[in-house]
This record gives sequence, structure tokens and C-alpha cells, in this order.
Amino acid sequence: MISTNRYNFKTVEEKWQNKWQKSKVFSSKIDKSKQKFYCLEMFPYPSGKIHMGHVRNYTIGDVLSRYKSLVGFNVLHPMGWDAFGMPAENAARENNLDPKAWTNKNISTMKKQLKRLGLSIDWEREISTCSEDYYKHQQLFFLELYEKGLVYRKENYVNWDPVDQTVLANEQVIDGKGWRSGAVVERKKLNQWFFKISKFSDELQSDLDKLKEWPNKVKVMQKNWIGKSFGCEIGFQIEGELPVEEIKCFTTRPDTLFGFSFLAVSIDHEISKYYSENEEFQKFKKECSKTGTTEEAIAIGEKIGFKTDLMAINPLDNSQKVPVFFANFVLMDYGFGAVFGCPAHDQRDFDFAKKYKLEIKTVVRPLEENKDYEVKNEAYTGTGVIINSKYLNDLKVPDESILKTIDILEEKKIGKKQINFRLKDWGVSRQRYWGCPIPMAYDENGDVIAIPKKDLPVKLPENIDLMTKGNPLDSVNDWKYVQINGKKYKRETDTLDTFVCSSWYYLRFCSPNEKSYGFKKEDINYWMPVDQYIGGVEHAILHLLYSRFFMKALRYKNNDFKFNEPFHGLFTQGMVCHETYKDENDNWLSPEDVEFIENKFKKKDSPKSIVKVGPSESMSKSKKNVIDPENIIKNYGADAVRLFILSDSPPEKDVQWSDQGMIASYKFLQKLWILHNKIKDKLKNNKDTNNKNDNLEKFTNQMIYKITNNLENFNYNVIVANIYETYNFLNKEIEQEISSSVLKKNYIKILILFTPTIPHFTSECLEELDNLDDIYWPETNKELLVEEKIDYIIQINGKKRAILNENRDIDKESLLAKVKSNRITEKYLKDQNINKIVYVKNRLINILINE
RNA sequence: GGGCGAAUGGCGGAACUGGUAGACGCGUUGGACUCAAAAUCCAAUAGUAGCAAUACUGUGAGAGUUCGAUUCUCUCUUUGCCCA
Repeated sequence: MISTNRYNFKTVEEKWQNKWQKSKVFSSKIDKSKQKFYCLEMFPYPSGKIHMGHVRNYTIGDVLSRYKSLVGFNVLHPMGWDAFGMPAENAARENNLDPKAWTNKNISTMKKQLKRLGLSIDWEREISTCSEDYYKHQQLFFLELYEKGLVYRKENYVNWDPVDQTVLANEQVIDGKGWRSGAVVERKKLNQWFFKISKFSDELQSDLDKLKEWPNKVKVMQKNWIGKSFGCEIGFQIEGELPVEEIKCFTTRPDTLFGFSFLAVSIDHEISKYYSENEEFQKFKKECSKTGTTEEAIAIGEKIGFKTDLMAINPLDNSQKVPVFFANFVLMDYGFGAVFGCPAHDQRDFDFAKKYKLEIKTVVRPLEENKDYEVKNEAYTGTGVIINSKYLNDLKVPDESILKTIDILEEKKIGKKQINFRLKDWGVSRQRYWGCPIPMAYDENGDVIAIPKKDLPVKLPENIDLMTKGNPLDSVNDWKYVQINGKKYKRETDTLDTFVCSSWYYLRFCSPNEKSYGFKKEDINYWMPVDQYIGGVEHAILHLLYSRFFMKALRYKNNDFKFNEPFHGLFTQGMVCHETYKDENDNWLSPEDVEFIENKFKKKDSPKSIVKVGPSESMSKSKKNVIDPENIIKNYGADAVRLFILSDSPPEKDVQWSDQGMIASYKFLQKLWILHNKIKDKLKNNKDTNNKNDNLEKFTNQMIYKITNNLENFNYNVIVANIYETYNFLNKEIEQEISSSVLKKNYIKILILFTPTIPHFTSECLEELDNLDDIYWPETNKELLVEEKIDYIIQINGKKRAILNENRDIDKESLLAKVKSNRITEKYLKDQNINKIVYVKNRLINILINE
């Protein structure tokens, strides 16, 4: 009688999680005799509870970590909390709580939940960015960067909410209004701290080529963001009443200079000082401030200009004089805050010229057009040749024309070759409470002083009033004023952008307990760089670029680093999606409130209700299409959840949540448990037989090969398929006579293959077989992979006609003879001339005949 | 508008460097067990024709390279993401 006890995931999973914790199997130490592997998933923001996205992200990382340790790597797999940020401040304000208490409560909840997933995390390295132990090192880095000249203060435009008296991030501006107050957002100039990321623009771009293990998509996005452009600086002579002699422009299209019809400058251009008394200009400036500061807002918004009395002279044709405008689409931070307008070959310039009735002169024609080609309804920006441009005529656009024109301009001393970047310096000041204080202060004249290093950390004050308008720190007077060297100073009350915290946490994980500095040289030189970084593609630009910058900034004038990129490999996983539901009044409904009866979705307990089913979208609280991992883990167990979240889609793509799929994974583990018990009984009762059955041995070996390859290539969905395949095979094979030693040996290998995916289950099984020590990843026996019999594909005129199972390495003639005598294929070859035979050894034969 | 990717059964998805298309799972259908249902087990499942053996069609559309194309090249369509 086979024992058919059900698999009790609850006791088994709890048992193993406790064991792992007690025996500290996942704690990591430097061991120079072993090769290290640093596996890092993007750390979570402690918002309250974990969501399915976390489950997916951390399961992927866990499969990798567990696999790598089984292979023999010394694995570092830490976890921490991105714990500063606005949600805490908002939640605290709404519920009259302390942000710190709120955050720490969330951390403890989420930590419990993550442990419940059975992740192989070294919790002794846990860090939290809102703890003093963390941010004090960050303040020191800030000062070091300041000393190296990589931090500076300047006035910059921000999105200002006049009601809440605060700065808004771009994503908090919705339709030009503040997300909370609903007030029309203004552009306001504020003094802010900046990281000089632009100093590394070139390096950040060119080093992307070294990141071979990054998805190309992400590299392309970063490249576009950095936006290296090659062009030329041109000085335009100016005529007019004002004492302005020259305006410098940057352009990537100097070859269109003969199509010049206006010159546009930013409203912040230095010549604006002559218009400070001009009421019309001030009105215009106000008009401009209504459009947001983003490039997109400027691109979509209407192009408006303010005509000055100045005229600009075309340096290549002194007889041509064109008007100078202030224009809202020219940004001061790009180039020199001035561009020359060539309407025929730039859509923005074209729109502007139409509006202000300026000349549109065609200077490039497409190759297929003739000399009389003229730009009509829209600008022509494609390739072609230069026309109407005197000595530039007939140059090929763009390759030849741009370089040639620059040469000419340089020769005439009118212009200079120049490389320009779109990437702007990183503004890190935030007018918020719940962040890392910036260790700076001001004297009564407003002059800056750095807080002396010995006085660090600048602690964030606690128990403060959050109900004030603007930055709460501004009104904490006993904190705000500070004595330095006997002199009174006012502290910087802005805090650092939370992206700063996440720009170096990967270093802190290497030395989480180091007191004197953010990391220890010895630690980072062993563990860094991160071998595999895993997270959502939504961080493709900012977080990843900032981290890359921070690494380079720390390394600048510092020999402690053996590496200059933090993340060797990057994997971006897809999102977890679910259908969306709405009731008849367009209120979002949670999947829990909806049931599927008689082919229709209904609201639970109201059979007459109508539920509108929307497309499957990324799970989000606002659309209520979320599935709470906690319930799912409680009902089905961690292993089943891990199995499902990996099974349905490749990890880099979005996955649809499916209740049926989830249940199937759960049932599968039950079936696997029954099989395990069958095998156990068989091992107990069977003796070693001489009956030679090497099917199992062969199959296991093939599986080792397949699963290993699939693990190496992140084909985790295929691994789940491999696990099912293995079950299907083993469940049948077990009915055959197998020597128990062979069975045991192979079954143990199989369980180890399953371990990265369903670790609790396999640990229990392995223990029951008294095989817990000496667990290592099995190796493929290459010789066993070689099959003696092979399915040969028989093609006639390229068309598959049959499959013949014949000996390996059979020669062409013998195979042909078999084909000729084969029941199915003989009729095709009868009385036919064979023209050609394509024979691919151990694979196929293609016989070409006349027809 | 520009850049990058994707398109395979009813659905999610497999397919090593061009060489058996549809692994595996879901769903569906039929059967077993049951008074019945659920659960479980067995079988079938790309389409068309056929009792069947088998044949023809088939990886978004069209062309090309090749003995052979889901895979490589070109054009187009749809769609996703990023940038504007």
C-alpha cells in the first residue's frame, strides 16, 4: 500500500524557513578560495505590503542565487529598504503618525512576508536608507563630492505649487496642476544643490559599450537620454540699438545655414537683462512660465516668440540679416540658450516661421527631387543634397555636409566643432522632511559652509510638525540654527533626492556594519561589481544612470576602486498584470469582488449586476486589479507561488495573473508529493536488480543539460516546463523495473535540479532520503547525451515525408537504401532520377528528384 | 515624427549555431470512478478531407536567399515600449 498523505506545505515550509534561519546558511563571508557571485534585486520601497511585482522580482533573483550557490559560487544575496520618500510623509500627515514609525512598521511587515517566500537572503546584511547608520555615510560622500567639485549650488527652474508652497516633481504635475492642491503650477527659480553628472557624460555614454550583459534596450534608452550630439558653435554678429555684438549658438545642422531666417534665444539668455523694464517682455515671460519645464511640454505646447529690435547677420552671407526673437522652445541649459532657425528643415522652426510669417528657404532636396524642389507643408529633415547654398551646394546630407560646413566655418573663424550633451546636472534638493539632510549651512550673508565632518551625522529631527505648509524642516528652529566654530549658521533645510540613497546601497551591502565609512575597500574589492542586478525596466534611466554616475564620482580622484561600473549584468523583468473590472458606474472593482458565473462576470452576491471587463494591465492599487501575495501564499504555499510566477511567461515579459494557473501549480506539487512517496516505497522495497534499464539515467542526464542551460539563459518559464516533463517521465518510468541504487542516485539529482524553484519541497524530500549533506549541482555527462539511435528526417524535394529511427553515424548510402525500401517513402522514389542528395550527418537526408 | 522590440493553436508560450513547428501548462471534448457533483485518473486536442492509413494547408502579409526559413535579407501591416 502506497502512503498517500497529502503534502502539507504549511508545516514543511515553516520547518525549512526556521532551519535556514537558525543555521544561517545564507549568510555570506569573504572566501578568497571561492569565486564570488553578487546577486542583487532592486530593493523595495516599504509601502506597507509586498505586491506581486516583488514576488516575481525576488523569486527570479532567488532562483539565480540558489542555483549559483549549488554550482559552488560564494553568493552574496542581500536585501534592504529604500526607506526615505514622500509616501511616508503623506501617510503620516493623513493619519497623524510619525513617518519613521510608519516606515519601520511597514519594514517589519514586509520582511516577514519576504521571509515567508523562502528567499535565500542574508538578512544579517539588511540595511535601511532612513537609518542614521546609513545616511551618515551618505552625508560624508556628499561632502567628499563637494570637495572634489562635483557638487554645486545654482538657481534653477522648478515646478512650484503656490498653494502648498512646495516644489513638485514632474510626475506630480498633472495637466499643469499640482496633484494635491489642484493649483496651477508655476515655474519658479530656486537655489538648489546639483551633482555634476554632466562631467561624466562622455564616460557614461562610452562605458555602455562595456556592459555586455545589459539588455540592449536599456543601453539605447540611456544613450538617448545622455544625448551626445555632434555639431558646431557659431557666433552670429548682431546689429541693433543694444550693446550686443555677438550671440553664440550651438547647432547640429550648420549645413543648413543658408536657410537661416531667424535667431531664437531663451528668455533667460543674458540679453534678457536689457528687457527687464519692458512690460511686454515681462508679460511674454509670464506666458512662457505657464508651459511646464519638461521637454515634452515644450514640444507639445504652442511655439511663441517675442520679437526684439536686434538683427542677426548670416556669417556665410553678410548681406542677409534676420530678426532675433525670444522663444519659449529654447532652453537655457542646452547649448548656449540660443539657436538659429532654419524653417525648411526643422519642424519646430517651421511652425514658428509660419506663425511669425518668416521666410522659408529650401536648402536641402531629397535625392529623388530636382533642383526646383521646395519645402511646402512641413519641414524636410531627411537625407539628400544641399541646394541654394553657394559653395555648399551638392554636398551629401547629412554625412558629408555637416563635417564639410564645420571645416569651412572653422577656417573662416566663424565657428568651432563642438560636442554637446542633452544630459543635465542632477538636481538633488527636495523641499521635504523625510529624506537625508544635506550637510550644509549658511551664514547671515547666505555664504555656504560645509558641516565639519566631525559633526556628522546631521540627524533628521524627530517629532516635528508635518502640518506646516512647505518644507516642515523650515520651521524646526532649534534644529535649523547651528553653531559652527562659535559662529551661528542656518542649516540647509532641503533634503536629498531619494535616488541618492539608492545610488550606492549596493556598496553598503558589502560592508553593512562598517562604522567609520560607507564601505570597506577590502569588501568591495571582493564582492563588487554586482554580477547580476534584477529589477523593473521602469528604472532603466534614472536609477541606473544615477548609480553609474555615483560610482564614477566616488572613484574620481580615488584609487580604492578596481572597477568603474556597479552592475556587470542587468536583467529587467516584466510586470504582473491582471484584467481590470468596473461596475455600471465606472467604479473600479477588485478581482475579489467579482465572480465568473455562466460565462459572465458578476459582482459577488448580486447576480443581476453588470461588470465591465477591461484589458489586462499592470497591477495597481488605483485600478484595484491587484492580487495580494499574502493570501495566495497562505492558501497555496510559497513553493507553489514561486512555481506559478515563473511558469507562464519568460521573465523579461509581462505575465498575466491566472487563478487557474496558480491552482495548477499547487496541484502539481501535490502530485509530485505522491510521486515522491511512490519512489520512497520503491526504494524501501526494491533490491538492486541486474535488470539493465538506463532510460532513467539518460533522461536525468538530458534534464541536467536542459535545466542548466535554461538557468544560465534566464529561461525560467522553460525550467518549469522541464520540471513538468520530468514528472511526466518519472511517473511512467517508475512503473518499470529499476534498480533501487540507480533510482536513488538519479532521483536525488532530479530533486537538486528542482531546488532553485521549489526549495522547501525538495529539501523535505532530500531529507527523507537521508541526503542533505553534500548537495551540489549535478554535472552533465556529455557522453551519455549521445544517442545511439537517431530520428532521421527524410525529405523528398525539401518536403518532410517520414522519420526513420536508425543507428547513429549511419552513412549516406545505407540510409538511402533504407529510404528506398521504406513503406512510406519508396513510392516517391520509384522510377525517379535522383538529381541530388543533401545529407546532414545524424540529422536528415533530403533527396531531390525530377517531378 | 525618430529609435528599439514583438507578431506562432481557443489562451500563455516552446523550438540548440537555418534542419521533425506547436514542448510544457491552461482551457475544451470524450471516458473511468460516483446515486450525483467536486476532486482524481485515462485519452484526444493547429486547420481541412478521410472510418483509417494518409494527404493538403499552416508561424501577421508579400517577395528574396537556400536542397531546406518560425529562424537570415528586403518591403508592408498591426502592436508594445522609449524619446520627441
